[in-house]
Amino acid sequence: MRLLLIEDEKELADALSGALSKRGIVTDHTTHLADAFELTRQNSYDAILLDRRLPDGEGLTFIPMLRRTGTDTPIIVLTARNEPLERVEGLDLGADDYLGKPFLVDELMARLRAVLRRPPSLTELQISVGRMVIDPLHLSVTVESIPLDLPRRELLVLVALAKRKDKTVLRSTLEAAVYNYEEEIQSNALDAHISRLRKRLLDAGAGITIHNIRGVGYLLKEE
Amino acid sequence: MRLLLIEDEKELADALSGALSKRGIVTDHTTHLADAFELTRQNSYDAILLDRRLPDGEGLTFIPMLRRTGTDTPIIVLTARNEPLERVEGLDLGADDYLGKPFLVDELMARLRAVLRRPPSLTELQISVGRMVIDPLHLSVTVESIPLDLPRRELLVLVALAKRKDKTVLRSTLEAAVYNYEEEIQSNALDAHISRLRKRLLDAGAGITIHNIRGVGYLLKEE
DNA sequence: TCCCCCGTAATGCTGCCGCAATCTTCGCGG
DNA sequence: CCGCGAAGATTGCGGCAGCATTACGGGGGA
Repeated sequence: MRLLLIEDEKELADALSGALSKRGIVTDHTTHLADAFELTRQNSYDAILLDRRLPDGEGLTFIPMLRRTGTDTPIIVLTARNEPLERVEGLDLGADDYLGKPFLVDELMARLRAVLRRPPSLTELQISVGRMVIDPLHLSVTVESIPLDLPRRELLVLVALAKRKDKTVLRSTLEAAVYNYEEEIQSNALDAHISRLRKRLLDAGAGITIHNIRGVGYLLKEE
Repeated sequence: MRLLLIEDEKELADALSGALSKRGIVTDHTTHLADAFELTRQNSYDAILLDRRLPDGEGLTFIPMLRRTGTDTPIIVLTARNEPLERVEGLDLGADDYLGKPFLVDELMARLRAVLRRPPSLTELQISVGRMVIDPLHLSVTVESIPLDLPRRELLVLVALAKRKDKTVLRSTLEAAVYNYEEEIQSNALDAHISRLRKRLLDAGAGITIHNIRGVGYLLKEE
């Protein structure tokens, strides 16, 4: 899952990015609305976290701006104050939810799940492949009801493949699912993850194989 | 899919061509508007990537020039600066989208998909033939929901034929779909691809046949 | 401090793909 | 109806790009 965080308090932003990263969420961060707009044009996010007070204006103005482009990416508004009036304001403008600072990361996670669960969401709640069940929102994986814990990056690769099971996933798509654009990789890190993931899946008897399509990408299917 | 890239920075152009090639996109490249115009007369492109600053003039002038000939090929403008004003400028002249440099190739891919998705587009999102379903944008092929992985060049041939199923596709069109004009071929490489593709389709029970029209080209139809 | 994740790079291997040789099919003219 | 030439079909081969695997070491968390 990939989020855009629009927030000018650097400390909060860093802490949040770190916490989300541990939960398997890739976060792009910006402090200005102008950049944010550009980023939404360039990437496809699962959700947007939007602060209200920003250096170049009131965050809420961003919402109609974005909606006008036809994007319906869920937006969760972050605000220091927590009054009902402000909440209505945001929601009227097309925000999907609202979170008062300070907040627990787990509360944010819960709201994220709630927001992503709404149709039309491409995010399925459960994906069944082979003997595995994958929950892309909670990032949990079980083999015949026995939980399997995978390293974070391998997990992200697996989820990205599972979401499009039986279909080719371009190499570049996988890279985007695992890294944000500050983390450059210049080696075969992705290949290595795939290799290690394969091994783990085999050991766990997951009933899944990952195939390579030479020059195109990878594909996950039941064996 | 075939693109025309009009861009004078050689490094960027080469890198981009390479990256697109890995995503199954054939790119023709030129640095001058004059050549570009000629190329659009000779070839049919799915989209055009247009830089603004070019040795022989402002790139935007190309847009009305092209539109006047009745071509509605989508144009994506590449620009170093990223200001709203410039965006409007381009869009008013008939560009379909714009992209600020530097950009990620995946941003470009997303925009391409968006632009090609707009009606009236010849590029269908899903093509059904025989027992196959082909997704030309994600480059995935399934036979009765079972994924079929094809080598890149065979895949490109198949997509080109499927896009015009039941109609003859000129040999030269197929060559253009698989090779850019820097990759010369002097043998019957295309014939070889067709042959191997046929074999694979047969083995997979795709319910498709590829016929030859002697001296003209090939034709794909359900059996 | 220990452990494990994860990026890096070296190594070996797979199979794509261009090429060309050989065989087959097609269409035309006599 | 037959023969001939051109176009296409098929297949083996070799080079090489892309991928798989694994060992190593830095670094961060418990």
